[in-house]
Amino acid sequence: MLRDMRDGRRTQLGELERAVMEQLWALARPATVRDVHQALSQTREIAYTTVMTVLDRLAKKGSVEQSRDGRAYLYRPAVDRDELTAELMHEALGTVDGDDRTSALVRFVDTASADDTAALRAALAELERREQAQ
Amino acid sequence: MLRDMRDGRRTQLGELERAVMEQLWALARPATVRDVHQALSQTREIAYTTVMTVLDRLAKKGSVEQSRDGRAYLYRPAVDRDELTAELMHEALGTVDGDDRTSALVRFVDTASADDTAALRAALAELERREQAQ
DNA sequence: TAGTAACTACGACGGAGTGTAGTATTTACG
DNA sequence: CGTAAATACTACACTCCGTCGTAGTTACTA
Repeated sequence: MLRDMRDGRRTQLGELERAVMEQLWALARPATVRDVHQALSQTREIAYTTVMTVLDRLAKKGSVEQSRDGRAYLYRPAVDRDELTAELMHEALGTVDGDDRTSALVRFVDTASADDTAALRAALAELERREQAQ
Repeated sequence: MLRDMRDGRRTQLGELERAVMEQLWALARPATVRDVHQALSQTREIAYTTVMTVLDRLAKKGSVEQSRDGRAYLYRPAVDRDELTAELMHEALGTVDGDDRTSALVRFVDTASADDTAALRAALAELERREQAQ
């Protein structure tokens, strides 16, 4: 079955994979398996090797980057949280084109919260400003 | 493993499930298994029962609605194409909040095509008009 | 009315993805 | 040089999905 990719990287993640990414984003620095394991252990029981496997798979998928630090690996997200989110949104939108695409965007805006529409307006204004300046 | 739902309906679909939905949307009328099977057979080889199974699963998931017509079932999408797309986008966005959410929207807008940003602007303007009127 | 065609119901199977973790192996440091 | 920590490798179960066969039901026709 075909899968959603971007730059050879999977964008859709499993539940635990997602949780691991959240920890990496939260830690905001290269983290070891132990770091992530300890963080996750605050809220759930999970084996060290499970975390290791997940980090390894995320690395293979290209969602995180590995670097050696002595005997240990350091992991850091290959994408920012907002970046991944934007990609997922584009991915959803990518399945349609033409009029349906416009309708989808209309529906998206219509069903968005006030905060979100405000953020969208601000983002569009900023984009326009940049285009004007250039 | 937990799954993405909305109103008890799965939003993420498999490849074939997606293709079947596309046909239902394209037919734009309640369709039988045969209808969908024939449509799909234009471009690929696929067994009648495979299409039946997929339609059945989509019905169980709530993505399509079934109604009897004599001995046959009639299927029609439970969601419009644009609606599903908007839901998927909100789902992607739903995983973040706070500043990251705003950043995600900014990134989304920044990486959108000119057509898409135009559609977004139009949708926001229309929304504002409606709110003003009310 | 008996046979056939169309349709559904149900079950099955394999592969991919993911959550889960154990065991074996390497490595660095006291 | 042994021990603790880390990794490497393997494994297994479960779900989802694509794929289809077979059996059973219903309805129309020769």
